[in-house]
Amino acid sequence: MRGDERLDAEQLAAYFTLSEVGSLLEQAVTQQLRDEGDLSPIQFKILAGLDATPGGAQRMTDIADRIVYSRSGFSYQAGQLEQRGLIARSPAKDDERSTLIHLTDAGRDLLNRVMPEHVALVKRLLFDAMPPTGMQDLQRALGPVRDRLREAPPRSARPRARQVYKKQPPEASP
Amino acid sequence: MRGDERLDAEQLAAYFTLSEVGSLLEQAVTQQLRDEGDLSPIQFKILAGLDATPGGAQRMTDIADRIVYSRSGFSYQAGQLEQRGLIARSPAKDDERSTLIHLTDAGRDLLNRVMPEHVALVKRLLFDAMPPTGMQDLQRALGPVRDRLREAPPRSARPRARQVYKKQPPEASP
DNA sequence: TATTGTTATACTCTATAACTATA
DNA sequence: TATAGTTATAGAGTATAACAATA
Repeated sequence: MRGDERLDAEQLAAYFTLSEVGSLLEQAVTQQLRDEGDLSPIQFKILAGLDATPGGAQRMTDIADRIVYSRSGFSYQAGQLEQRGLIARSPAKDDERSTLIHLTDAGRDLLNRVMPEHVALVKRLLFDAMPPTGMQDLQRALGPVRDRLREAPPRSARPRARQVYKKQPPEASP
Repeated sequence: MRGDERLDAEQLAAYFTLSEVGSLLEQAVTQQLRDEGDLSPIQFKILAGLDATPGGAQRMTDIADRIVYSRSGFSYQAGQLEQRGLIARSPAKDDERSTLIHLTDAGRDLLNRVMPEHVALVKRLLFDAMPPTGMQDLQRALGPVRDRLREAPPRSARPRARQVYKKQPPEASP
């Protein structure tokens, strides 16, 4: 056990500030997305990510990995969004196992309606209270952290449990 | 509609950095707390908050408000923690409607076991990658934001739906 | 044999509304 | 009448493990 694995008072204060701002911001954003578009933060992320995709379509697995999500969880969310007509699925040509996801017009409309309010909220809560140097301060402090965190990717889909031999019927041992 | 409710490129970048660091950090912390102590982040917050309480005990509602939580949700979590023997409830003397919560020895033990690893993880993921000025940068940028966010408290328990007249039996209208 | 996506299942968490007891 | 806490209920979200289809 190393002896330097503690936080000094200054670090602790910075950590608490970061946590608290993160929580409060997330809470406000969550509620707004729910109110304005009936979207969970994850659904919003999925839609926004698709919108930002040049080609417009992405593989299920790639999205799940990007937003750090289990495959089944993403399947569920994709189902929800598809039911509401916000996204559509199409088979990938080069690999018939894959499914591509893209925004529908309705999905883009919803995003276009929700996004300005989202941005305005972030501006009001985050940037209007921030000193002029805040953006640079944040980038200087957290940019390297982000890069480091990306290096050790907390794989959404952990190496999938490999195909197991055969289903072992859960009966009492003979 | 005002025209200045947008984010410039620098703000957008800072926002994305903040979001991403927040998510990745939260994800790592969540997993560690689960692995090391079988605690959700909220349960950890409750325990840590109780530990930091001078008197050692707090009212249910006050805790729920502090961590931004519905009363029923907090009741559920308190039940979970009580079942595991990590907290205990006792009646408040001055107001017999209130219930006080305090850590048990087992709860303090668990916290003492989990906390060093939590701190070490934060140190490793957040501070070891941060430049020397990072702590001050963070405080300068986010301190005012935190203060502002606290001012407009996103009340956990929204004004409770006031006692409604009488239960309206949900039968078909006559 | 490995990978992509789906599904069944089981579980955790959450909020709403109604309820009891106390103020 | 209002407040503190509980509970029933119902629903959303999540992960695991198994599955079919394809590589």
